[in-house]
Amino acid sequence: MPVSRWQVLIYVKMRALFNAATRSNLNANMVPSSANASLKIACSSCNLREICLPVDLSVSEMTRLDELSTNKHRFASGDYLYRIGDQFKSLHAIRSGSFKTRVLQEDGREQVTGFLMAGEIIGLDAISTDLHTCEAVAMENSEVCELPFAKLEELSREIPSLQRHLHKIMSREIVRDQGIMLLLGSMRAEERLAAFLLNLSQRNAAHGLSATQLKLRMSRLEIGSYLGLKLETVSRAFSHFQDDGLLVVKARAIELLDLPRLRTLVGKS
Amino acid sequence: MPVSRWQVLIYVKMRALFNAATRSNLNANMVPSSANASLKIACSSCNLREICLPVDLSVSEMTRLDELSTNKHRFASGDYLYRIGDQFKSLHAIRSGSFKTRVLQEDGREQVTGFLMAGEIIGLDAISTDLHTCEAVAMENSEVCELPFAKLEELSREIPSLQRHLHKIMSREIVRDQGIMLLLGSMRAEERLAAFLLNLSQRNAAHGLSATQLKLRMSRLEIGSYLGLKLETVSRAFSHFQDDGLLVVKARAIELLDLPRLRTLVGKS
DNA sequence: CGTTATTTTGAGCTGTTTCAAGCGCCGTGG
DNA sequence: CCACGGCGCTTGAAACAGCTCAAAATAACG
Repeated sequence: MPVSRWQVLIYVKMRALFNAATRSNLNANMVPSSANASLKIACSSCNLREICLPVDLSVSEMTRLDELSTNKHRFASGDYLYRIGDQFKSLHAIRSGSFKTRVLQEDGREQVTGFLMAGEIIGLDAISTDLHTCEAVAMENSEVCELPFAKLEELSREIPSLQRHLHKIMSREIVRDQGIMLLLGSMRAEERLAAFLLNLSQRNAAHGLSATQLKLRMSRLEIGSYLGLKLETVSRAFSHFQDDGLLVVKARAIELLDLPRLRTLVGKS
Repeated sequence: MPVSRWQVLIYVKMRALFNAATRSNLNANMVPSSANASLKIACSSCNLREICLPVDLSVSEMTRLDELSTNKHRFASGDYLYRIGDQFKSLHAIRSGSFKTRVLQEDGREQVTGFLMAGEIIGLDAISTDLHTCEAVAMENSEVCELPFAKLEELSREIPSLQRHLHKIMSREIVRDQGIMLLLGSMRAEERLAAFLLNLSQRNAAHGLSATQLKLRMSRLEIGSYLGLKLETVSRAFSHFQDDGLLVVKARAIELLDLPRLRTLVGKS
């Protein structure tokens, strides 16, 4: 059921207020958050350094990098990190939580283009025109490091390995998108879902979490949008997988029972 | 219109000369048929400058840029520019002709991810891992400028506007891919084809060519792969459009009769 | 604890694919 | 020169995957 933007806004505001008041830490993989405003954790001492900016920097270069990201921001579930048409100034590194990105079309059609989690860089689409071409919404209470792009470019002119890394990040996004194009263009429903789950599993593992116990942050509707399917089809595919003993579905908690068979399903040998 | 009439004329003349020159092997699995006399046209005097690298450079900067692309290569129709797994060394700017890019999966499934034409940059996927993750095949006799990436990075460290432009090119590719994801994920067959044709029309026009007379360089099978459809479906959609008076199909020569109606078809207002 | 959103499941429908046949064009060889 | 075979394209009919509509079950939440 489509909800108007105003409804969303009001909802979001209320949620934000509420969350600010209670500041409960429901989130399993949320980094210990020292209660207040802007956390002053430098890149050099960030526990996501290896995932986010795994650059081999000298001490002095690392010190320079610390200048880059001074501002950190918190977002409650449902908050927009940016909207379509917003002026582009900064990339953002997700410190904790997760976001979805979404593109829209004039006629109201929409498509979720990605689910991003901690350590990943968000906002690369906007470099092209200096305006955001998609929107990013927090899927849970989240925290991001602002990376002013002008400053990032300046730094990467001075630090070749940082420059190279920035290029790799952008290229990786292109490769990722091509993978999704392959999925959307040539796989059937259950293959898509299997590929999606395996991707989540892999990224979970990369963060030191379980490869088989997944806590989905997104609804069936959002999964469907991402995979080019209707939510009922997603639900049916889940049920079918469960009947086949591939996994166990408990609402948004998924336990993968047979990774090898899931892999054969998507054709990954 | 960014390209003047004489530029177009020269372009066309060169195309004619070039095509006459390389009328040899149609064999698909070939190495570049370059061998001889690479054309020594500098970026600064290239008629595609506005499309390919529309950077506002000083004279001295432009001179430096000319160092970048010394090698030009020719490819016959069907030649591979690169294959999956190839070592990455250079990006390529298409000087004339066109290429398709394609990703593969272990089980043999494949997906065309793009059709690229003159002025466009190809190979951005490989920066990520230093290995090509997709393959590029010439769709006609074509010519590319090699852009050694290490050199390009070096130059872009020295010339901020070039750096920014490189970033914009990569970002534009990300935006393009997101558009295709929207298409594949949420449009029906005829909408996809209409979007595809409008995109071709627009790019044709940007090159000073007709917005309504399209000469398709790709087969129905390739269009289908790109759009996530079977070739029969593409063919049927063409026929249906023709019956509706939207266009005229003569094999690979398409004449668009009603651009506005095509646009409403894809929901672009 | 009641209300609302999300998810599951069923039944029928639709758009796309699959399978199959035929057409037109072009290069090859008789 | 024409006949031939190959390839790309079109078209039809039937099958099927995924969609739509509808309703019930379950989970989330104030």
